[in-house]
Amino acid sequence: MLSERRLEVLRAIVQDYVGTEEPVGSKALTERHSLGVSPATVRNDMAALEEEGFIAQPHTSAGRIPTDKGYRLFVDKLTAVKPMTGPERRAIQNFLDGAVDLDDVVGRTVRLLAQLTRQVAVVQYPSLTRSTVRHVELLSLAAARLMLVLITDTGRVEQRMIDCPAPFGETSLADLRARLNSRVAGRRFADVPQLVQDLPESFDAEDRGTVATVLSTLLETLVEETEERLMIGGTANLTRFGHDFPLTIRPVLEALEEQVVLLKLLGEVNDSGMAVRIGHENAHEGLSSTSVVSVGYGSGSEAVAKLGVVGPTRMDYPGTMGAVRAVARYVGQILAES
Amino acid sequence: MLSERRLEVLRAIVQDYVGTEEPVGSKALTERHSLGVSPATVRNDMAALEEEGFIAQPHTSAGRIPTDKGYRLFVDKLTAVKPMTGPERRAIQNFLDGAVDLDDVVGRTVRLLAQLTRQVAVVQYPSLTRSTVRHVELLSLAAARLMLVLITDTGRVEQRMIDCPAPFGETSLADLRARLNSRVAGRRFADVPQLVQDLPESFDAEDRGTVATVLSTLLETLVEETEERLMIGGTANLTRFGHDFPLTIRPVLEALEEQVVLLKLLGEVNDSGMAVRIGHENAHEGLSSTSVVSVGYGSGSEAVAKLGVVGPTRMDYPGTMGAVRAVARYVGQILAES
DNA sequence: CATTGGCACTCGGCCGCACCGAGTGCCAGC
DNA sequence: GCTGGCACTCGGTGCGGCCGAGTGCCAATG
Repeated sequence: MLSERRLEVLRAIVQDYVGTEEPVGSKALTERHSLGVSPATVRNDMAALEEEGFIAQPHTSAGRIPTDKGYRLFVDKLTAVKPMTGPERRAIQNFLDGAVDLDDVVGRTVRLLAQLTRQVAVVQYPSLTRSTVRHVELLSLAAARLMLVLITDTGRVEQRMIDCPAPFGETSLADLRARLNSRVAGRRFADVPQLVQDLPESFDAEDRGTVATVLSTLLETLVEETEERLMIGGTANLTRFGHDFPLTIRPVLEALEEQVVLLKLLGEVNDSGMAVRIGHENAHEGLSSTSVVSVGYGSGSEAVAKLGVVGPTRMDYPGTMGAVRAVARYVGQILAES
Repeated sequence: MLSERRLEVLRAIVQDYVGTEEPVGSKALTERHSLGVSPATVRNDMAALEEEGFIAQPHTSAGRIPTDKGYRLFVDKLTAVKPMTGPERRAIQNFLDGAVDLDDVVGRTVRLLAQLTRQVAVVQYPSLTRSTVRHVELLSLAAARLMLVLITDTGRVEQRMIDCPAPFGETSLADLRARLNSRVAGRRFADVPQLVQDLPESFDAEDRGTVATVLSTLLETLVEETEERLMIGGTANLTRFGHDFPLTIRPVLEALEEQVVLLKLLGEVNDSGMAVRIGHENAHEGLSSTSVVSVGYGSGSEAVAKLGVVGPTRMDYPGTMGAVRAVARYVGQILAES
């Protein structure tokens, strides 16, 4: 087990390195932090920390930098989430309050998060899986052509074209619309399938095919749209990444273009409601020198989607975590209101 | 006026420089292109071209590189759009054919364009200004709460919440819905305002306020949504930009995050239906070392939106223009079908 | 036994230097 | 007007030496 002071040394190393981006040596450490011991002592501690794999030297006779494991320990034990200041909170709230629709909420959130953390922000659109149906609308575009519009309680709207097997009259349409809504409005997505299961039977034989088609399209939409969309922003912040540019930045940009990767990235959330993935903890290769801070957010007590930031492993964890948490909280509020 | 051969020399310089990314000298030119003259002659020509401002030397005793003016001449007079090959065309078509909805079409287009040109792709969503209304739907969410859904002929759907000044019955709602659609369905956005102008008058006094509210929300939506959305992709290609990284790439990433800038970027389109903005011709500062190739696309003969790519001024203009044109053409087809 | 000051050692980074070669401009000759 | 020749320029590269930050080890000390 590491002594209290050694942990203190590790904390100091992380803080300094995050600030300066340069390997930190024993002398500098004692000068900038009042540890109450001499450089020589710190050297011993550093040797021990290196032995345990928390820090490393880029090359012999250079200062130390934290390893992924070192950051892990730092995040888990050595620091607390840094709360936003009052003015910051108000600014967040004001900025988000101006949003007019869902796209705008998400767009603003991304910009806000990118600006606050000076990193790349990723915001997932509110998920449909936990959402409920607010309304299903059916429109007749042509004799045998319908449009299905699905409206969710998070304000999301999805539409699908439907080619009917047979012409479908206005009265049948109104009938179907009414029955459909009386069954599914206000219900959770997951419950919809069994709620509409027996619906075709109650229609005339000639309309049954169309009804079945409509239903299967609806179910398809529910499933398909569970594949979440997301928005990213602040990619310009990648330029602050480091010195060895193209090599670092390229795979990150590539990863950011793949929705699938990003969705995985936001990943699970731990007990405090926030997840921090450091360096190699991210499955994706290109992101081995980045950390991801993510958190769930939602309109109620339940999380409906996630948001987070992607930045260099050498990042200001307390500040980033604070910003991410604060933004998630306020977005949740906004969603609950609308 | 420049002699035929000098133009030929300029063309050769552009082609070589685009390929190698290195200043090209007189000797190398005569070796790689059969100009039928000696290096010394080429040197004279180069001096003349430099005099006219078409090429420049990064420093004394180095090869020449084209200036923006040089690229301009190259694009205008010295080259033709390079058409896609048959297999390429088929690949484009196949890839786009798989799209299920508008978002998907735009998403696929961006990825395709980025991949074909190996540059940053920008695709504007089909614009609403020239679109027509397919359907307007009104849903009652609560006694005094409505949702307005607008569906356009390009498959786009917009929704807005409406808080009514007074409760609004189901029959009034159905009435309004019917009348509204009979007036605006199939009409162009621009024509909608006068078509609905006198609508409130035909309702009972108690409903008039609500009808007016609905109409103003509708008109607002039409206007607001004329501010176009767009999608970008292929930012990872920025890493191929050059050697002096952070400096070049940063402002570009920043510019790409500002919708307004991007929308301006796609800009006007010249007679051949394609616009090429080279270097400083782009108003935005950060883009002074990039070129933008853009073109309009549409479901009919008329363009409803634009798409294009952003890349280094040193780009393969013929190839890029060919790819952009081809993609625009096929996207237009896809949109026309749906 | 932890802490400390001292000391020799190690490298990476930073000059300054010389060299090389690609490229130029100019000029005399064809 | 084109060409070959020639002197000149200057950026890039490789080498050697210096400097300094940082380390590890050790003996001394409380």
